[in-house]
Amino acid sequence: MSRYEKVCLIRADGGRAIRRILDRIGDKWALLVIATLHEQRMRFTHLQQRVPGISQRMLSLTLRNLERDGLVSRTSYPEVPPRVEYELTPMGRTLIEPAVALAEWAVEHDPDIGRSQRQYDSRQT
Amino acid sequence: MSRYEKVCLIRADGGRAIRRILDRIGDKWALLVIATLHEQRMRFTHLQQRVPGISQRMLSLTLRNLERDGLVSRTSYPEVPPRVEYELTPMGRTLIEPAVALAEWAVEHDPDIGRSQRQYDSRQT
DNA sequence: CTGGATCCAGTACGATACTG
DNA sequence: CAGTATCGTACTGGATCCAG
Repeated sequence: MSRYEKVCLIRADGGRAIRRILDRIGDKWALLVIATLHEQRMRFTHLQQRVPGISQRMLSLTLRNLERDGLVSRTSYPEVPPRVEYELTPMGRTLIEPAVALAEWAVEHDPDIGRSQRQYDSRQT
Repeated sequence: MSRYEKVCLIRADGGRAIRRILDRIGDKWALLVIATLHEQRMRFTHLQQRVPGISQRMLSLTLRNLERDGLVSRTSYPEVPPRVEYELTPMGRTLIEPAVALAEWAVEHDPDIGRSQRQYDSRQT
């Protein structure tokens, strides 16, 4: 596949496929949860501790969405007290690779973006 | 850099770097505009025609944000009627690669996600 | 032609409180 | 422990109208 054809993937179907995945990992917590879950399967509370700043509500919502998309699987054990563990599905794992590619770009260019923003803002004054 | 270290890039700085770029390309139109602009520099109206469904307002906002981030450059020609052209900056071009990686993943797994969602939803009934 | 200004609906997110 | 329910806020994106 040529580079040009690859770029067309972004625009494929009016960008609907890429939109769907961006709507998921674009939200505030999903990618962070995925990256955290990549280390190991984890219980709800442990996960909340490992993702600093996330509220119960948002962790709950995020996990439910990820489960619905088939990126995370949920296993609840019939015990008292209740124990529920979350882990990435095989498909969830494959998402790590492109996500890391984006993260590398982000970390590498973050200073440039910051500089550009400050320049832009100072010109507006 | 090991795979584990790479995954940590996502969580680096509490995920701030990846968040900044996701806040940008995660919005509804930015990535579509970038992909469209990858083909060639383009005027405002032409761009609007090439990105189906985008409103004037959103194109304008999107372009200004991208310009502020240093991903797109704006050149206005002192003519009547006014002519303004947009093109990707060198940094903007480098974003194409990880974006395409994500788009490939999205297109490849879109059917699986759709299936998973339908399954999940039918179980809730 | 290239946008800026305004109004409005939907929703993402946070804080807090409550429950099996 | 692992969530759900409720409320309030702030922001996003769309439609429309206006201006240099």
